[in-house]
Amino acid sequence: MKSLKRIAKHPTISLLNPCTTLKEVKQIHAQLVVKGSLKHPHLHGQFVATIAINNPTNLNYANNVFNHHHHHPTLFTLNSMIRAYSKSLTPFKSFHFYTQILNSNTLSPDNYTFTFLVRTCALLHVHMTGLCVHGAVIKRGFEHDPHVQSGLVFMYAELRCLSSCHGVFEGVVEADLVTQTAMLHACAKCGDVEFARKMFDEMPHRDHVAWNAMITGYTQCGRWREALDMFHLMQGEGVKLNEVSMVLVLSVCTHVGSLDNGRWVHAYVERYKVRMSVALGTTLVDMYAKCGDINRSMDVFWGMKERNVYTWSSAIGGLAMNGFGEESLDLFNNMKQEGVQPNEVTFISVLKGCSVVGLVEEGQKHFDSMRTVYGIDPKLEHYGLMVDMYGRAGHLEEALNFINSMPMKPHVGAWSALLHACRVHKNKELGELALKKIVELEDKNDGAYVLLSNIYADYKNWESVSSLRQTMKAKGVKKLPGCSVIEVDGEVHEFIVGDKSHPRYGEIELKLEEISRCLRLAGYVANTNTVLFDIEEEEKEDALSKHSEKVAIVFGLISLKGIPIRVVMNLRICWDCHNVAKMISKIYNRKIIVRDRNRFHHFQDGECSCKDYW
DNA sequence: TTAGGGTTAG
Repeated sequence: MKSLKRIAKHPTISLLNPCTTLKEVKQIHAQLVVKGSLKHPHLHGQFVATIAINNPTNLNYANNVFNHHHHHPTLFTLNSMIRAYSKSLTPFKSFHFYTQILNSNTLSPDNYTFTFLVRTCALLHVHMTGLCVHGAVIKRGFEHDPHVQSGLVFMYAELRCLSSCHGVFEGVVEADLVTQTAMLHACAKCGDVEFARKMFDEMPHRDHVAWNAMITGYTQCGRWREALDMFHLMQGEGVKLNEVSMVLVLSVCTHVGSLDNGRWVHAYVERYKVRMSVALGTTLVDMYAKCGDINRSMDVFWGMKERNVYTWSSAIGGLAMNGFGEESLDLFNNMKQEGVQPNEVTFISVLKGCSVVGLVEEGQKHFDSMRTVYGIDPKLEHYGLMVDMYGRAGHLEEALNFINSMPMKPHVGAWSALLHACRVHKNKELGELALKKIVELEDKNDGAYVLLSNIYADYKNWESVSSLRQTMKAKGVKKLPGCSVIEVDGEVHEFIVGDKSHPRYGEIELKLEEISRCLRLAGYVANTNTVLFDIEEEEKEDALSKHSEKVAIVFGLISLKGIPIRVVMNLRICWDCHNVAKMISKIYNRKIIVRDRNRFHHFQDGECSCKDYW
């Protein structure tokens, strides 16, 4: 009869946790050696597995401990090493331990071995090897194990082989909940979220993991509304909400800019003591930063017990996005001091930080360090940010030279950054060149035409504006309609340019008229140049006053009392709306925070945090 | 003592 007594973790080994430093690991190791505990295969395995799984940076040390044993490693130890490496930066090393199992006279791989090994294949995107491992699974009779099945489905989903996922799934007469969940997740990941939902609806039993997988499906294709609806349904059905559910719903709040809902989730996490994992903390940092509450974001950041590269990158990027360039670079220094290795995403945040405050030399230094210090090859995004940085600082020739020296073909992003700089620094010739390049790459890029037309309008070159408009018409280029979102009492209100269907539109119009009178008295003249492109002459000023961001701000003005007006929009804020927002912030003494496609604008006392460069 | 769902950019 099996012993009912569960074997507890060795008290010394249980001192290890994800925050344990290498120095502390070594101290614990010394104690275990002195006590002779590591001579026991069971405890040796427990120690190796705990170090390896807890913290990937200690994986080498775990490997050293693994190699120093007085006996043959157990299957548990080998499986744990496969598991740890499958999640590491060098997943292929998992196979080293798999080979040891195969070469052993006494061991053979089990269901755990394959569950971890197929994940390695998934992360490595190795199709042939994956097929071989699948073969071994069948040969050894583990194809009916729900966890192995779910791993296989995960692997084929990563390899974007939905038909193979179906193959695994259909081979199962009565699929386990675990496999069903993997399958619906795979469908969503491969772009068939409808089928995933159908599977979800047909599942006889659904646990919290299945619900989370379905919500993930919606978030991955940007169907935020449905993701949020799913979350509410989940809550209504009394399904357990864990930290993964919280991460998911927070990421929805982040994307739609819903600070109220995000705050509600944070309060829920604290009230119900939901486990504060690194991912959950990071999502909170990101949510507050992207919803414009950078102080709260940094409070959460500094309050976290453990931070990983995601956490640091989010905070650095959050500061940069909110216009705090110097602070973001200070934080990057802290990150390095703490020994956290930056990755390519971190450098996107760092370069943004340099760009928003015009620190060109520092930006160049960081860009160069990517390759020389960290061995990271800059990607297109990094080159685009460098062009943006030179452009903002007014170094247009340098920006152009930088584009021309790129080791890969410059992308639309690089040329668009240059075009934007041309608009700000009023360089017509270079702007024309940038548009030409953009159109060569993407002939229906509406943003580029609009920017160039604005440059012509600045020069009052109406002939060119009109000719550009003809070209656009002929090519069928359509302007993406502006859309702004504002949250009032937890409810999200959406305004699309030209749409008057909001129930309080009448009040908004009245307020707009009042504001126009105030602004005229304050000496404000609408900058109608920018809209020449969109509409007929006589409608100019009217249309300008109906831009979605302005309507949303005015709605905020009439419906929110004493709190900042926060607006999230899908395009870059237009020059006129930017000016009006500055004036409203002064005349009505209101703080206005606008998140546009690129960055935040904090308006206060007639000034904007972007210092009129965006 | 090991297993399915989650976080940064674009």
